[in-house]
Amino acid sequence: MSKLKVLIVEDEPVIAENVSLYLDNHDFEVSAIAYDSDEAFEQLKTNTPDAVILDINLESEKDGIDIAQHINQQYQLPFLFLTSYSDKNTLDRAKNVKPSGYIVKPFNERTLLASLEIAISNHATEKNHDLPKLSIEKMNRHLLSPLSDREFEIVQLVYDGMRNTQIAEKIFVTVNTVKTHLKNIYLKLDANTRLQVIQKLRELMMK
Amino acid sequence: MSKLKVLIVEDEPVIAENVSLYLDNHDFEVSAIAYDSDEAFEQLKTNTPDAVILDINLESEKDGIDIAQHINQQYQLPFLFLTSYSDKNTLDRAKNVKPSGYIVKPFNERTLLASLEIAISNHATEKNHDLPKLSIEKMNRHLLSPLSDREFEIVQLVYDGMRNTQIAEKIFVTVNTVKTHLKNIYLKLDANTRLQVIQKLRELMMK
DNA sequence: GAAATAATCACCCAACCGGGTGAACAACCA
DNA sequence: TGGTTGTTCACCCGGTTGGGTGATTATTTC
Repeated sequence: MSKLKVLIVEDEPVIAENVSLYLDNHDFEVSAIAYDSDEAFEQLKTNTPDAVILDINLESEKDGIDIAQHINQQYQLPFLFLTSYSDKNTLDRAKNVKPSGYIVKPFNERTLLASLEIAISNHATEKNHDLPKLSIEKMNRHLLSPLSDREFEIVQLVYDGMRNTQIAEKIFVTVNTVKTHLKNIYLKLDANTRLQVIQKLRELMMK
Repeated sequence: MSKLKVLIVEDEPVIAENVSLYLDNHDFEVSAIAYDSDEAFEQLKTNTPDAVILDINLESEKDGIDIAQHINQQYQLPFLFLTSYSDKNTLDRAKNVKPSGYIVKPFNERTLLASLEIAISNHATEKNHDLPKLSIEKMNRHLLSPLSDREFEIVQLVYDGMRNTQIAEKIFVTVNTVKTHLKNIYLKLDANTRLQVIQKLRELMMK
């Protein structure tokens, strides 16, 4: 199973590296980072990715929306716009190129991944491709047999990105209890942090 | 200027209250919280909102997607789905009803507001309505004349929701410096927290 | 009856975050 | 020259977060 390749088009190095880092931590491969439209076109041609993350306000000859049009015409790839809270005018142009989604800056790791996966998933459905299922409900429960029911319940919420306090509220226990369950989950899954748990789950689901 | 009314359709009280709290803190008014599809239909008819936030996995007779279809047929309102990371199957159904956006659970205040505003803005553009501009670049600089250039730069980043540490990295100073600038901005804008600053900015922009 | 498992929680700690206080230095200006 | 303004920073505090240790109680299993 090979990782999905994602092209990042972003002229702000800090953000580009940030996105890259988040993707590297999971089941994505950053095929390249393009800092302007020329690089983006080049990469699309020579190293076609599976998805593209596009800064909508690119300070180059052609901006993100121009590149998006190119993608729509030449390739059928899902793409997401990196956008800011405030640029409404640009968004007016953006909706015409039918992006698969928006990632609002600033974003966190989870938001980025979720948006990307929703985008790829939707796009694939339209194209009648099939992608590895990411639904934990679909995952064979006995793959995680060492976990108790309560632990399995919590592991799903962790996988959904919930904070310990949110989980605690949801299942009506204290945060301390959630932490203890997490501790036991870590023991059973041979992990030390929630991120490692999520990674393990994805490996299992990808079979 | 009256606030935009938002209907929340969510059967999980914790989440509903959370969304409601976030909206109350800003320029939105929660017209109602509907805990099932019947309440949602009732509210749409008797107290028509300006936008709807819909839990996609509603545990009632009709789920969020059914309600979305109803909205599309009977009203022309922007709506967003509250969705979870993992339910890919539901998302397959969701895309057919053309939601104005997705809010991935868990979400933070900023993500929620940004998504909602993008949705309303896009929807309004399509309908050729006009909405108050939210672009801070467009805002008359002299409305914030007491601010120095540096402070204005920082205020924009704060408005974009960036953390102090992120701002510090971006403008190549320490977090402490950012905090001091913020302190001075608070003095000049008669605010105590970044949220109050954002609110002031919006009031100014709404003129 | 003893041992293992499950579920609950309190407490500690290190890290981080945002806001507050105080301060240094440079530039400008009256 | 002396006051104001702008930019930079260190330090403290209170709150929250995630992970670690240890403990209690009930249920199940041998």
